Amino acid sequence: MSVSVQVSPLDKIFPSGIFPSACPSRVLLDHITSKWGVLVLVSLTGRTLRWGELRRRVEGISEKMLAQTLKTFERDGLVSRVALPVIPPHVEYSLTPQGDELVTLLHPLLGWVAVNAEAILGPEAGSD
Amino acid sequence: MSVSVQVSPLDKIFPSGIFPSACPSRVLLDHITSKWGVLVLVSLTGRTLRWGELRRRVEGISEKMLAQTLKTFERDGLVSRVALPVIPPHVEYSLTPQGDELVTLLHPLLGWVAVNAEAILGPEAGSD
DNA sequence: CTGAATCCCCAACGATACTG
DNA sequence: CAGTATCGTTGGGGATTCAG
Repeated sequence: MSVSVQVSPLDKIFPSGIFPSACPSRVLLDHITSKWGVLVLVSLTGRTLRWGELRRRVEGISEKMLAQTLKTFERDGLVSRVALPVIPPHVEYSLTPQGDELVTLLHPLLGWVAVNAEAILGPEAGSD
Repeated sequence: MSVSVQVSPLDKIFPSGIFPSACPSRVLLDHITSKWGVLVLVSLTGRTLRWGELRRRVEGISEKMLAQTLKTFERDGLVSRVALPVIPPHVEYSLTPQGDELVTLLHPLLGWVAVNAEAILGPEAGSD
């Protein structure tokens, strides 16, 4: 499977060269590239997950960071949260159409990382 | 202009669901999504830059973080460093073929962020 | 000019405990 | 089950200084 993505010429958008500091793009990029951002977003690709499922999938994330990451993405309109008013609570997270667009672009990146990680860092990697 | 990228089905690579913690992929992903990683990589798209130029382009980065980021990418084989033995020193940074592959995947992402940032965070954004 | 080394501090992060 | 609250730690990251 392959997708055709529009490559926006960055120089057209930012003739000055790079994202100026303190512009909305920087903020959004920071959210996405936050420590757990990519992992959380990709985990929601094509499926709806409950809090607990998400926590288990994103191996190593703490409750605090999961809550914080999800809240940020919810504010950004990338993740939608649906709480069913039942006991015990039942909350479902999924991608919004915008979030779905984003993960579509994230996937090739993750795929490349997965393929190249061992070759780059060596089979024995684990440290920084 | 558009490119066709191979979308590796992530589930094929990681049937368990998500990147296991402490695997090479996580490490490499952390490098790329480090605070200044994406910005530095993208700045080097299609061109060779000197230390000072890089510093000016990646608005807001400190010398320490620029050095640290470049060194990490050099070790990862994503950035190549050429020091001309002259006085005053003259050092050039550019992407390796691997780094070039990576930024090719980064570009659509950055483009999307640039386009959607204002819509998502509102024209008045700037805070977290 | 390029960068290494040092100091220092804030906030990001994790662990734990508690609540609706 | 799905969070919030609180606290403690740590290391990421900025400012500054020094060296080649």
